[in-house]
Amino acid sequence: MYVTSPIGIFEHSEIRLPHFVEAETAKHSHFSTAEAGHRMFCEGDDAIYIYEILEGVVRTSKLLFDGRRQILSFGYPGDLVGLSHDCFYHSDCEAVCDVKLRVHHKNACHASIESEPEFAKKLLKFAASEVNNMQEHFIMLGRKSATEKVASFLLTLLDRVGEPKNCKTCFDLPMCRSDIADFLGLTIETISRTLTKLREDGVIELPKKHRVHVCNVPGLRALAERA
Amino acid sequence: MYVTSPIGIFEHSEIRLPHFVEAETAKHSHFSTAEAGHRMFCEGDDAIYIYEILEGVVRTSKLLFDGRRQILSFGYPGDLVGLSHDCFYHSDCEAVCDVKLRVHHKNACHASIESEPEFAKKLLKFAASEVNNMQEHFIMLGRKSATEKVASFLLTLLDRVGEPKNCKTCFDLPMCRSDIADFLGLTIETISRTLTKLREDGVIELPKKHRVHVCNVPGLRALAERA
DNA sequence: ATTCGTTCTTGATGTCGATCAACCAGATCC
DNA sequence: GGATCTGGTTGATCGACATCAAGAACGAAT
Repeated sequence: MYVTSPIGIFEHSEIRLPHFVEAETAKHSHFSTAEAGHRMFCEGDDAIYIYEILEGVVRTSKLLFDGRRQILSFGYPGDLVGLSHDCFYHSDCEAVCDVKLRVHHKNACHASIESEPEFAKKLLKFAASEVNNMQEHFIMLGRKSATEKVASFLLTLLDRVGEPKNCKTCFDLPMCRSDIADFLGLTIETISRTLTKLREDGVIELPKKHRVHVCNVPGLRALAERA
Repeated sequence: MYVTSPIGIFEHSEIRLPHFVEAETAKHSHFSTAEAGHRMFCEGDDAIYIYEILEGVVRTSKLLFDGRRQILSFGYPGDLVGLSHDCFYHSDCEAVCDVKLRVHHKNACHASIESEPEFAKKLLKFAASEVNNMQEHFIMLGRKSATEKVASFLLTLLDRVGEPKNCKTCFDLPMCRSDIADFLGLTIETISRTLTKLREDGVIELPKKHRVHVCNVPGLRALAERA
């Protein structure tokens, strides 16, 4: 679920959810879509569904009383959003672009846990790895400079959805600058300036506002830990 | 496990671990102690044990290549540290003061999960609530000012371990200023200055360096969200 | 009590990123 | 085409917190 993940949890491991949930929850799950900008759930809503992202990207966020926003995660295909320890969602969730979803009933998951201890262990493993990814993001928010934050963010996307083209690695940046800013604890101006700086230094190209070509991966990696 | 938690997970809920683990893991768990400053485990070590804090406080942290540190959590009595999704710890863990622990073998927990679906559900609930607490801390690190951070931190400790005395609420601050700084993404100087400011404003008293008396709880609460 | 070492506090100065403000590029509409 | 709107860029200035530096408070050892 967290873009901060170095690898997609479900994509590259044996715990890809559909496979395990299928048996018990298929009859209780359904497919759905959401248009760009659509709010899937709000903080405080009854947490009845667990959403599995099939296509597109969603963002989860929390608001402060005065409107300040922190984006908690970007959900990419293979990710889960909407897990709750009580019966309420603790964040908002919106579609960043058009998304395709698989919607699982919470109760069906609970049933699976009881009938299949293996499933429980894997869900637990998923949760623990979420915790781990979030811990990485703690360092990001608490101790990294603006350049390091942006470089780290681009690297995470590169590792997760980058496609090699010639000698470059390319990917879309579906979220707007203010989403990135609220994810990294910065302002849109700082995001813009930092991206410009990376472009001027020849580390990346920005053919379109929402498209990134990384020309110098080692350079970007160095900036992520050093600048 | 996270001081960011408004209430102790195990303290106030039905999922206090010893009760549930007892049956299956008692024979595999043992009691232990660690002195102030002792390192319980390092990032990268084999994650064989899950530690339950019985007395005292521990800190988990991650280091950046150049020594910058982020404290991920302070573990108070009732908390668990050392859960891992693979077989390795992903943070360091040290005793902030002398601590008493109960040490559970990872394998015993796994066995319990298989034999007791209820246990699995509760452990999962615990993990999900960890995620939730961490999300709160994201806002803290990404979007709050120094004053808001310190006030929020003190409030969390107050809610968790505060003892009413006369018209004040009192608690120990077992960690040093640099621990607080690395937890909140600030410097020791800023922590010190902010505490001094709170003292000068009559919100708190600092009878000793590691002791806090909160004189004006609503005032502190206001600062946590407003300043 | 004296010394030493560590941690904390306080002050002076610096800097990174925020804020304020103007402009620009696309998209949509007529 | 021009008008308008939204999101992104760029520049000038400001301020919150970091950094650098000196001292104070406290405990431990002698």
